[in-house]
Amino acid sequence: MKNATDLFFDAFANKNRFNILMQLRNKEMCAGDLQKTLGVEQTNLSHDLKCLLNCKFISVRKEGRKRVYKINNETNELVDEVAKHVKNYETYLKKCGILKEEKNGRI
Amino acid sequence: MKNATDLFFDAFANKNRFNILMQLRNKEMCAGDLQKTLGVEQTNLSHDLKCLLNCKFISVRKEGRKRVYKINNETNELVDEVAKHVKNYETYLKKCGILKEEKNGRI
DNA sequence: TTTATATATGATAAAAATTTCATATAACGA
DNA sequence: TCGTTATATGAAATTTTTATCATATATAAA
Repeated sequence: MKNATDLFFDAFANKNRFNILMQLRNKEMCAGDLQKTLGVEQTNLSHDLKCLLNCKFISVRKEGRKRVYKINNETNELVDEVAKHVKNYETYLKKCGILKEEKNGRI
Repeated sequence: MKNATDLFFDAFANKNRFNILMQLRNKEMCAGDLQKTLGVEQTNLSHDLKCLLNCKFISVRKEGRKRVYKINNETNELVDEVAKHVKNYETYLKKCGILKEEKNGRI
């Protein structure tokens, strides 16, 4: 059985899911808007939103036939910390050479 | 070409590499001791240490025929933040259901 | 200067993650 | 209640990541 750290990174460090968390920083959005902004498949987005909901990184409320998603404060802060670290180490990350070169990419 | 966030998570969210960073929190260790403590293959450990070095998450100094590794302060702090978040969300992560069930696991 | 220990490298094999596909459900408006 | 929009589900296919293997280098001790 996986431990909590494994599960955490599976949820949080996933390209599409982290992109969602980045979008939701400091603002709420419905699934349709996330889809347009991120340019992802509807079905993938839905899978990913469910995962983030299950982990309680985000919450949701209904508004007509739309679902409006919101990131929680602690997760918002952690996303900020990570973004800061990425910025500080960007130069070295790009020169690493061991990390793979191709992938669809986060925003 | 991958962006910095992709590269960051490739380096940081990797099971073996994060285990190394956890071990190096607040203490220096040589490769051999990391190997014993983590119970990993020598060759995998070496690949992972090189990656962490390239990204400047850790540094190294020679001591006889050993290499002694040290985590940097910023990365140490980020590891702490993540560990805290994992602890806070552990219950939900384990009930997620979407995240995969089997893997070798972080420590 | 040979042997043993400590660590590194690169290619391929194995395992795991992500995407796609086919389809389902839920809410609203005509 | 029928069609349309918005979102969800599960399984299979594809892609990516991680582990293994064979071997190399570097330092020190005998």
